[in-house]
Amino acid sequence: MRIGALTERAGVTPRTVRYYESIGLIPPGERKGTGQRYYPEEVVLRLHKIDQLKRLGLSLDEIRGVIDLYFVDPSGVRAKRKVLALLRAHLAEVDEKVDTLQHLRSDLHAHIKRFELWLKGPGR
Amino acid sequence: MRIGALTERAGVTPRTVRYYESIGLIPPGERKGTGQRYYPEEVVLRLHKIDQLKRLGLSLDEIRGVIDLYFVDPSGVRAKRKVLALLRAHLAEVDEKVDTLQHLRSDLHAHIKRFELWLKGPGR
DNA sequence: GGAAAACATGACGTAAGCGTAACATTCGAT
DNA sequence: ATCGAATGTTACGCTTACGTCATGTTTTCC
Repeated sequence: MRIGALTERAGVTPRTVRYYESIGLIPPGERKGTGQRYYPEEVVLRLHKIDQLKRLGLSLDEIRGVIDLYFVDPSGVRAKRKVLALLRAHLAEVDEKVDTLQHLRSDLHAHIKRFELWLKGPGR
Repeated sequence: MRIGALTERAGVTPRTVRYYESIGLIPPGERKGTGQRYYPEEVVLRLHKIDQLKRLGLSLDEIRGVIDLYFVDPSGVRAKRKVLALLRAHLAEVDEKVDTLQHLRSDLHAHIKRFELWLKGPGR
């Protein structure tokens, strides 16, 4: 798969793909002597995952720190333990974010009720 | 309260406060003839709310679109209805974000379990 | 084999969100 | 009154995450 097909399937531009490659966020496309990049299927998934994490507010830098957790199969117990630790840390962050959002949510809810009451019974 | 006290209580720098003022995110500090800005208490709360929304991934531009919902008491039924509509839209966005995060969360959980199993019983 | 796509490599541009001088005023304490 | 700390105003710098030429090669299709 060349860059065009990849970008179409992943919903990004070629510029983005080359940029991601330049900062080590995706593996470099294999050059078949002619200069053009050829990609395997899994890069599509990787780009989708990157997009998902981006929408959650992670910077590309932060994403680079965790993206491999989703695709790498580390051999060796040491590596596995390390990845596991990272995954757990990541989970903790996500939990915290959910928490903040829940607070904001109930906050919003309170405001909404206040307005609704105000509209129904304008007294006070 | 002058800018120093404000920034200390809100956990931001003077630069940030002046910048926020310049883009209309906070009300301009009242100048008492001498050029210096004086702020009322509520600006602290406003800055905290801005910070909260920022951490949820909103841009300052988006924040400007919703921040007043938290502090303005619109008079007039039209205004109330409008604010209410905006609040509900905002709530929908928040709900969607929570949803995405929950998905990522269970995703992470699955990965973690995979690794745990792998460590316990390395067979396969 | 020849033209139109598709791809490559620079290089510059941009918007957001401040940091960081540099220099002039103003405030608060002595 | 004075001196250091706080504040004021430009104004340039920096990072992130790409967009957008410009210009040159490679593929592909008739």
